[in-house]
Amino acid sequence: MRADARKNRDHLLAVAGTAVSEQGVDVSLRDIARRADVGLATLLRHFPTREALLDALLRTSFDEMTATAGELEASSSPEDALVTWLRDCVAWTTEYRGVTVLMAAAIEDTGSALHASCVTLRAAGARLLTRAQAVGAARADLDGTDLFALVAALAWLSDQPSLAPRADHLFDVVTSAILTRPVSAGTGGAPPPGP
Amino acid sequence: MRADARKNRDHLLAVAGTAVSEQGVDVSLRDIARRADVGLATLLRHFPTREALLDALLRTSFDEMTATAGELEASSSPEDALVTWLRDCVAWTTEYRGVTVLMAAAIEDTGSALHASCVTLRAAGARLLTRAQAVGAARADLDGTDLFALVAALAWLSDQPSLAPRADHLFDVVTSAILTRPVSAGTGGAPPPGP
DNA sequence: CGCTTATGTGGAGCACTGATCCGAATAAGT
DNA sequence: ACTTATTCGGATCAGTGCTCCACATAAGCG
Repeated sequence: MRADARKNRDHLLAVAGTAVSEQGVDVSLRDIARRADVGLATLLRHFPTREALLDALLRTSFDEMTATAGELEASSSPEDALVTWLRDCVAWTTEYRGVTVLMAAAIEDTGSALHASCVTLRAAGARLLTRAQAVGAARADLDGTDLFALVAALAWLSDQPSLAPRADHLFDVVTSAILTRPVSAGTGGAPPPGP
Repeated sequence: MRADARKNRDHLLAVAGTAVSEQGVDVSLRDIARRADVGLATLLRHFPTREALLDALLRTSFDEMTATAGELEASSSPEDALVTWLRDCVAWTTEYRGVTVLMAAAIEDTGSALHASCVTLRAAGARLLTRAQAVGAARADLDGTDLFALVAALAWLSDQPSLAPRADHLFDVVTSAILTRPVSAGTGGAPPPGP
């Protein structure tokens, strides 16, 4: 790749990052190009579609979430690992408004640029879920898709300005449905008092 | 209102109804006008914005949901009334793809045409919730907004083609989090076997 | 260093969107 | 039958994502 092309690509990606976190994934591509002092056609050459741009933008974060799942699997109890990871996933999506809809669409559209990342993410969650189910900490009638759907739904909730204020609370509510034992809210250290 | 205007209005509403249930709330207004053999300007006179059109289209359904809540309050146990109504709400939204996003936006936008209907709907749900809480059948730490948010999230799930297959199951999962006692799935008649 | 060529660029244009204007058509009232 | 107030809809505008192609330019070579 030519040096000027590389520079433009990197610059566009940086500008797109701030634009998306400011205005959400539906931000005008023309605006991004304008803010990067570049023609619209140039943006669309490097990223032929909005999805391709978002893929380049989100891939790193996707990989981080997957990696985090692996670390939690090694370092925490099955229950804590699952809950912590779910919370991280929901928190992450709030950085890019509207990304949940894209993810939900991409996970079954094998042609989508985001498809592979979504599938990997779902698999990472499924592993944490299975581990929790093995020790009886999570409902047995859930699978990876269910978990993916619940995270997406909670993330969507956080995306809606009118519902976001209750999102944290509703996260706890939904989590209590996933887990088979009552979860200690917050830092999760204190053992429950005896009966 | 002049007779021809009334006729056009009714016809447009009917065409819009089928168009929206076929293609979702983002259907092109031009398409609706075309299918109604009417100029785009005519559609936009009767319904100056897409929201106004959807308001006219959905108001009846909104009122029905509110009325249903009242009937259930009189005829069923607090627990059954709540669950049945929630199920009805989610089922209803599937008829109009994308309506949940509009509702979530309208409930805090007092200027929106749909605002009043959304608030009424939330209040109806809140009454059913309070009644269930009074007999200890529902979690005490939920309010009307929480219920509205959970219904919206479940409806949103049903809207996503990739997640819809699990929507019914996830409805049960979320419901189990709202209720304090295990709910008997399905028709809800059989008592649980003794330990 | 100068030239050639392969590559990258971006303005002009396409089809589409929701929305607005205003001259023409038409129903209602006398 | 005529007047008038209302309604209609084609033309138009600014916006969108996207494509084409003449032009500028960086890279490679004599």
